Amino acid sequence: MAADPPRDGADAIQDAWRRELPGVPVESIGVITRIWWAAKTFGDERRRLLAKLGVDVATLDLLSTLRRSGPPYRMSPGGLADACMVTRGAITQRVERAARAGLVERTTAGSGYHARAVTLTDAGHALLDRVVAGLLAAEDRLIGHLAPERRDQLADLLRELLAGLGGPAPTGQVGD
Amino acid sequence: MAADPPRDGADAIQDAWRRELPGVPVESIGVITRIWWAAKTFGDERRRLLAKLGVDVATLDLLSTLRRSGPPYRMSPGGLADACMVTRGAITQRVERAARAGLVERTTAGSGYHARAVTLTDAGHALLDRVVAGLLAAEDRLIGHLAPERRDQLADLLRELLAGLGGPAPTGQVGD
DNA sequence: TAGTCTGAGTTTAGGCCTAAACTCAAGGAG
DNA sequence: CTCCTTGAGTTTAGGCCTAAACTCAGACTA
Repeated sequence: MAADPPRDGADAIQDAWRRELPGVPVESIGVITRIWWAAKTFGDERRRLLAKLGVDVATLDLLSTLRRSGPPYRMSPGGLADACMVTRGAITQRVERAARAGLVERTTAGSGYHARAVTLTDAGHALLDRVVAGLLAAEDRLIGHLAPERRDQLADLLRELLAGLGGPAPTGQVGD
Repeated sequence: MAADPPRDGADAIQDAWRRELPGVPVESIGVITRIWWAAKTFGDERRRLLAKLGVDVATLDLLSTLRRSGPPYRMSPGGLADACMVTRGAITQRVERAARAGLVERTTAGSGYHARAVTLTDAGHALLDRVVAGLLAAEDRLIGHLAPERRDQLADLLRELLAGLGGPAPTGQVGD
């Protein structure tokens, strides 16, 4: 028989609920709580690293999305909202902040009310390229203790989980 | 050979970075981005459900932690900060809000400045018990599309990931 | 016993987000 | 041609968080 993995905080939470509220279904905790913790750990780490570099996570998400879209590095506010998975209102505010910092421009490309767009400036492009490689390298180290095979298993299971959640569509993109 | 799983948004992001910034290490995206998306999906879902019930996620986290600690449902602010994985300042504010709603009490138990504590009130206890079973049931449905075996594999891999992150210690507990 | 250090908690300033109300222009119905 | 519906975007109010400054009492030192 394989050795059981050492118990962790999520196991303890399941035990606590079983003890305090017998009968409640605690199975989801093993997945959802651990995902929440991992996301918080990665998010905190990313925030600290980016703070040292003078950017915030939200702005980097905006710039990354534009950068990944390829030339001409231009997207509509609605497209950005979908890709970043935040509300349109949040995009308005992100763009406002980034524009004030000179990282993007509001380009009323085309004509008419419905042709608004956001374009990466040279400064935004440069900032992103300066930051993203280091960020990905740092995150690679963060999960470096997982053997490549385990990492791939985990990625596959997460893909399956997300697919079942009706989760972020292939068009929706965040990342870095 | 096994069929490849259908590509998703994270695969697309990896492709985009490979195309736009050849040479950057994109391997971590398969794990970290998907974890981020899953956490966001679960978090949004939980926020919407709880809003209908008239609670917010932060308050429920506070009440749950006290509730899970068992009688006398009392913890120090510092212990709550560790368990909830937020700053002490955040705990001060959570307790202030919850106290205003009558869900917890500041009990200066013991004596002296360093013996402050937070205690669940009967109202807080009742609110929590009314909400948590439904919440866990809803989240169980959310991941219900995963076969139990796949769910357990995922939980084990996440436990391994967190252990390697030096992540939330067994004493730190969030959950529900 | 005065001086200082330390750890726990609180306060404050600022950032980011959501939800809902609001604005505006394009396009269809009568 | 006018009404009004619709979709995209913005604005506003409010919530929650972090980081850093600040407060306070017990402990340690001389």
